[in-house]
Amino acid sequence: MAPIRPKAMHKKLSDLLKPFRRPKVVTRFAPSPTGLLHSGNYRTAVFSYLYARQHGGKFILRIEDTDKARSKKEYEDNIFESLEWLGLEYDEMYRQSDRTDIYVEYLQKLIDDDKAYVSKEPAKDDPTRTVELVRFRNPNKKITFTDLIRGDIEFDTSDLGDFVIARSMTEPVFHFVVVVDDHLMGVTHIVRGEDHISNTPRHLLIYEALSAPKPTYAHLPLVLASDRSKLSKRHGAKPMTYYRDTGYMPAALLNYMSLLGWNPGTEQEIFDLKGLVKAFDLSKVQKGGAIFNEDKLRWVNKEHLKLLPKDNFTAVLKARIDATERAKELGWNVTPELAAKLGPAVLERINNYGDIDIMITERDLDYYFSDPAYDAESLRWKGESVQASATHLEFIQETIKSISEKNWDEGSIKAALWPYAEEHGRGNVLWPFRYALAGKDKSPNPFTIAGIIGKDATARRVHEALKKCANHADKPLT
RNA sequence: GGCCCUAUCGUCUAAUGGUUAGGACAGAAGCUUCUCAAGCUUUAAAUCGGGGUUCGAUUCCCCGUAGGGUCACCA
Repeated sequence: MAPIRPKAMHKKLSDLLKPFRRPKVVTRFAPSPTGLLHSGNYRTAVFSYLYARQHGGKFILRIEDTDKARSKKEYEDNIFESLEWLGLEYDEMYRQSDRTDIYVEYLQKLIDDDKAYVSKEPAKDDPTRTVELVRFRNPNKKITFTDLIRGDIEFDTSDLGDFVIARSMTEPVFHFVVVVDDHLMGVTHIVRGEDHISNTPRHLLIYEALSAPKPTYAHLPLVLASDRSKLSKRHGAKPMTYYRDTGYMPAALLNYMSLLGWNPGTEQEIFDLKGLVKAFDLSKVQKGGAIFNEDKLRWVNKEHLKLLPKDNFTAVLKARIDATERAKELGWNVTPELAAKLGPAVLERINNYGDIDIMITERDLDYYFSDPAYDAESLRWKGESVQASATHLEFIQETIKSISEKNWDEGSIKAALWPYAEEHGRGNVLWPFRYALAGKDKSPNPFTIAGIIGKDATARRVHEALKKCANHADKPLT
């Protein structure tokens, strides 16, 4: 027999002790996979997660699929996907449909103790059939609990009657399994939506019947639709993955959701995950419901976009453009160099990545890839003639020749042309220049575009504009 | 309807007995390179109503009102 070495023994001992050194805080997110979950659902996950992490605790994901008829695999997958995208990592995952044996055991225990009983009743959907429901023997008493957000709440449970805790011995309902699971999983803090407040007395009664220690509750205010009703699909609530697919950053969603019903007490509004874990405070959570405001989300996303390393944005920009139909059709070649130059001009015009697609459909990127088509009349600045524009374009044509390929950038183009524009009127000079390059009423300024498309393209487009002017007979000014 | 929760600008919110009721988003105006965007500056905008308590109430208490949640063999 090999001698037991002290070190190995020590290790063994710590393993044995592990179950007794439970983290002080254990929270969970317990969605049911009966539909695509929206920001209201995920905000409870965020708060739960934040609270666990800031206390060095454990965060559990539990899929509540006791309703076999409505639960679907695709919805479950969507929960995993959304949580992964948001970056909310869970320490343990359970699925209630895997735990039927446990529930049967506890159900039986309650029946043996006469805390629950089997009740033969006509089936609700089909009165000719008899079912054996399990009902909880309600002690009919007043019950009080302290909510971390709302303070003391009192209920008279006699209003509840002997409520059903299982449809049959193998089909427990939510009220029962949620308590058994939270108890068994060592959940210390139940962070959930306000819509569960009225369920809490039932749950507390079951805890008592099980002689299990009660958890601490924190009932979050609801996230509301714009008409102040509970957020729901009917009211335009979008699944989390919609925001991913629209091109929002997960950090921005996380940031915005955490600001719904909570604030740090300072004027800081932009946080990364780490900062949120540090600053979050459950006791500072608001009591009233909050409307989800996509405008503000867009702003938060923009702030996160601005914090992104430049190369990072450039890479996304290139990938995003490459993926569009228009880029493929027209054979746009987005080189890394071009993407880098394009980056700043695009960044200040978008709030999320999806806006890049919108720019493309609105033809706001075309002029970076090909010469524009437009009418000579468009080159005319307010109250001026096309011929006047031509005069300025001729000066521009000559001037840009003097800028070397090597020095070709926004700054030097502007430096070369600015004094002339000041002298002859900015609009007179800049409008035709910009129109020659972009062929659109709205675009970035001509120096920026010229810097991006390069000297050759700039010279060619100015030359084209001049040709249009030459073929154009000015109508008499009225 | 019973029970429960909530109530500050349009929206998210700060100030919990004494403030010109603050910030942010959205809005308006102005400035900044013509247009757009971005940025900067300025501006408009709120304590649901009525009673108390108090020298003094956004803040504490009561009553209304409004909104929301929940009353399942859904979760």
